[in-house]
Amino acid sequence: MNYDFKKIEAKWQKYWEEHNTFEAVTGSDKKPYYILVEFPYPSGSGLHVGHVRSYTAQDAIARMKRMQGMNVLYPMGWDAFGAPAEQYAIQNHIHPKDAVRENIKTFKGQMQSLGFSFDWKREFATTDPEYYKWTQWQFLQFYKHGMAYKDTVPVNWCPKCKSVLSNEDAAGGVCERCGTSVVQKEKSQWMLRMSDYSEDLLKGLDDTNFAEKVKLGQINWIGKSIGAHVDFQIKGHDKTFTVFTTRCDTLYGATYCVFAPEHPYVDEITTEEHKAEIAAYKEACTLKNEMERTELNKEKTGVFTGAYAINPVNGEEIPIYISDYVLASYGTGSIMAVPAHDDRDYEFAKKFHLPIRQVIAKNFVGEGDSAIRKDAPMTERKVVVAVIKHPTEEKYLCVRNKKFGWLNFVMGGIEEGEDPTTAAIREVQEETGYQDITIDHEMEFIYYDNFYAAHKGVNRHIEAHTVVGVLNSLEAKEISKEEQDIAEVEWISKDKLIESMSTEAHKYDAFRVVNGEGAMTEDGVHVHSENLDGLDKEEAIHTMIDWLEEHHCGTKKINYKMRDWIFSRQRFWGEPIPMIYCEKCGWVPMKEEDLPLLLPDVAEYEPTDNGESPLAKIEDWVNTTCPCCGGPAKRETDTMPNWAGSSWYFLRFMDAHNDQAFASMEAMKYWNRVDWYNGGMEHTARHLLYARFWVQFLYNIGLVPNKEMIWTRVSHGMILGSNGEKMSKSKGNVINPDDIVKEMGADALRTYEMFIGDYEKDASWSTNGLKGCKKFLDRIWRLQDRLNDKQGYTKETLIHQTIKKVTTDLNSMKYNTAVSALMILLNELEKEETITKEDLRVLVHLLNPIAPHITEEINERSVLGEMLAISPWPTYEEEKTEEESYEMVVQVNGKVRGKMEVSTSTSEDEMKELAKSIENVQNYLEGHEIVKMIVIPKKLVNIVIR
RNA sequence: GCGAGUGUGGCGAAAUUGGCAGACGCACUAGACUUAGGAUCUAGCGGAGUAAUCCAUGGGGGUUCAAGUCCCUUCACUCGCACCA
Repeated sequence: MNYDFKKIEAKWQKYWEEHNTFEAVTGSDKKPYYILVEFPYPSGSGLHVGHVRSYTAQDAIARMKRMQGMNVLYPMGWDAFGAPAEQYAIQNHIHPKDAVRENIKTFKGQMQSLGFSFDWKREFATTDPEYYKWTQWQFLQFYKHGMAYKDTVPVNWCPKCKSVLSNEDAAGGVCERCGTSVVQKEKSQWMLRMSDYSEDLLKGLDDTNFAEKVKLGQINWIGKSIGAHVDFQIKGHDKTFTVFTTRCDTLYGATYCVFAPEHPYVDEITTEEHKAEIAAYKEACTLKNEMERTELNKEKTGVFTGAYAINPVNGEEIPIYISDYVLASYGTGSIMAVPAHDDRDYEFAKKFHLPIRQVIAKNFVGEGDSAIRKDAPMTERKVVVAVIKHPTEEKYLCVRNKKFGWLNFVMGGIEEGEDPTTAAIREVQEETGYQDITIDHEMEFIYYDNFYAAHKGVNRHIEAHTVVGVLNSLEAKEISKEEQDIAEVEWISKDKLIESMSTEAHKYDAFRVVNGEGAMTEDGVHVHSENLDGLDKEEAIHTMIDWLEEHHCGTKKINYKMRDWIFSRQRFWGEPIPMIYCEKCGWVPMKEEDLPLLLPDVAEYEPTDNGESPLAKIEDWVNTTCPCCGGPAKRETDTMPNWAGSSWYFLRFMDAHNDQAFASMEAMKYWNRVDWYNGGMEHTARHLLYARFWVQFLYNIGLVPNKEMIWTRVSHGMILGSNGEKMSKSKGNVINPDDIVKEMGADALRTYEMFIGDYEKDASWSTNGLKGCKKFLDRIWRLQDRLNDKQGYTKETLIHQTIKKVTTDLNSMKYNTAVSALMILLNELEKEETITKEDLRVLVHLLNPIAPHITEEINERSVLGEMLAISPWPTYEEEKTEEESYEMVVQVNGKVRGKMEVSTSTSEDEMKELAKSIENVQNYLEGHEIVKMIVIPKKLVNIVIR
């Protein structure tokens, strides 16, 4: 018996449409449940198989929840503003409006052919005047509450798209759309005060159920850091400048300061003889775009201003440089540099030969064998560690203690009045006999605190100074008998050095020798820092902040990476910003009753060369009257970014056709919030953050019921081409869902995409895998030939298990195992000569959320029962999922040695006896003593023998 | 560099959260039925071995009666962020 899936699918799609089967009724007594997928750009290339994956996944949930008696809102609409739509229109020489209309038609047809249970009555596009009227209205609310303002800011400018780009769109210094290098340009822009919401957006995450990685993305984007502002006097000026630092505890180690080249004080403080050089450097920086600035991060550049800052804690005069490694846009645009404990500062200091001052010392504490002993006295000691390189090979001089076997660098006490270098040379000569040593430099010193020195029988507190040098000649003098008895020389090669060292402190020295010395960025004990000495990082930060506040030269400060939202686009295809400029009154908002401000119909919608929106060319649109004084005025010609319309569309779906408000409070209170929102990982940072900001603002002015309107957010993995690469026309690996629907049917495609693998991970397309799923559906169809007239379930236990498995799997997005559970049920039913209608009914019912057409058809054709879409979801009884017997595994010392079918009711003692009775098990037990037996009920017995 | 994640047969993947590794599917092999089909059914399918068994979840070490799962260490890949002081 064959079937025509095309006819079946068309039949049910028509039925659903005509009967409004999936209409969500606001105010119904049923429990509301709001499932949302990101509405797509109706791009020219049509629906992608990736869309099918997430829409099917959410559709399955929606269909199941409806059958579970919930009032499900599963809407769809169109995010139709924005550059891609405009670009498509320019290329194809049609008006964006027409292009959008065409594309929406295609998309909608494709979606309907896949049988998604959207409530099409709530459909809208962001480009509908009835919708963007409210986007504009909400912008006016931002303006009226002081949240929108105009500012001249350096912006990212794409010379090719002739448009300003947000920081996000210009990520990495290239235009996200066309890949052209972005340049900096000053421009007057509308801004939204998003930075005011930094803390609220961070805290709000606690009231959501977003996936952990989604929350992390948001947290990173907001970029909170707790630190301090520190004020520095400038020598010879009455001005002070402020730096932001998270490590004010290292202030004693500040040896210079750096300003961003754009810092406003630069010209003023630069001394005469440095003016030319500074000007040249600043010029070079404006020419560099951000890409080049970040790419050049291998080599630090900068110029001395000639000016000096005065360190507030010790009055020291330290030079002020400018460098582009300091960003004007973060913090205060100026920093204090602590090269000893910051990698970037270290690099800069090395290059410009600036002093590096250690203020934190690494602190090792004895543990285990080297932990301090109560019965031994505590001694203080200052020692030198000599790291001496072999004259010709990549090896280092070490000594092995004969009594204890320790291997370490040469080490010894520093005598009264001796410096580390002299002490090091003396120690090497005494211990090894080598004479001709050159010490190159001294490394940072470290503490080796509270440890037991076994060779001397005392506890020690050591301050260890490490010097690095080279042995010039292997000639050696005879060393004393005592020294000979203590230790012998070993040369250890560089690659074995770290692992060879016996003590932690020497390992640390070895690590720094092998991997290169740099800034010490780890925590330790403060040194050379007066009142901070001996404190750890946290204590020192608190102490320093108190000190700064007491002396009025600094304060605690929290900084965020997130900046205000640049809201203007010099584009045609966006919501016009409803603001009017009047010479007399300045910027004036349009009257709300005059909204929407429609986009005019024009012949040319390509951007102008000077960066103005194409709207600027339409004089009778631009010229208007001032709503305030009635005089002549001009409209704003910039439009909104496409993030605007998508920042609140999920609210509109709750009340899609309201012409009195963007959505009524009543409707929003009924639906409450989006219960389950699915989208791409690429939108988890920006779109989600914008949408949350938008909602929080509306909440604060009393227009939405909750501060967070989205509860769960999940993201799907991509569908890749069969070669494992991203689908693209140029790679020729694109799969068009239309072709699949035609060849195999929507149900097969849906089932395959659910079965393809972990929903949150990327998956490669496989046509063979798809065929397998088609075969699965065909086999279910053929089950209709085996129906008998009996009642009840043929495989009762398995059916109850399957109901349980499919229900829980769908709820936790484990679609692949839900499908596999149904395959197992099918395999078992096929083994029966005949099956009951109830058997088949439960199988098609459970599969219905994933493959809705064929299951509905089978149900109707074989008269199994009421239409699935309106029937209650199958339920299971927990006790009926339990097997009566199971295969008990018997292990001996953890290895399987036997198996036995036993009843579920078998007691633990019985299990033990049965286990021992197995012949093969007895072979293993013979001649051994049973130490213990571990019994895991309903699973296994493990016999531990000796 | 920092952060997150992944690593299991020829392939996509499962594994009740510490209890028989590889469910389910694909591909493959053999057979059946057939008059050719991209159909269906049966059996097999991680590696070695005639077998009993042994070896296998990127590598190394550890905890445990028992480790894909927990701990330490190391490698590889992917994705975010990237001079954020």
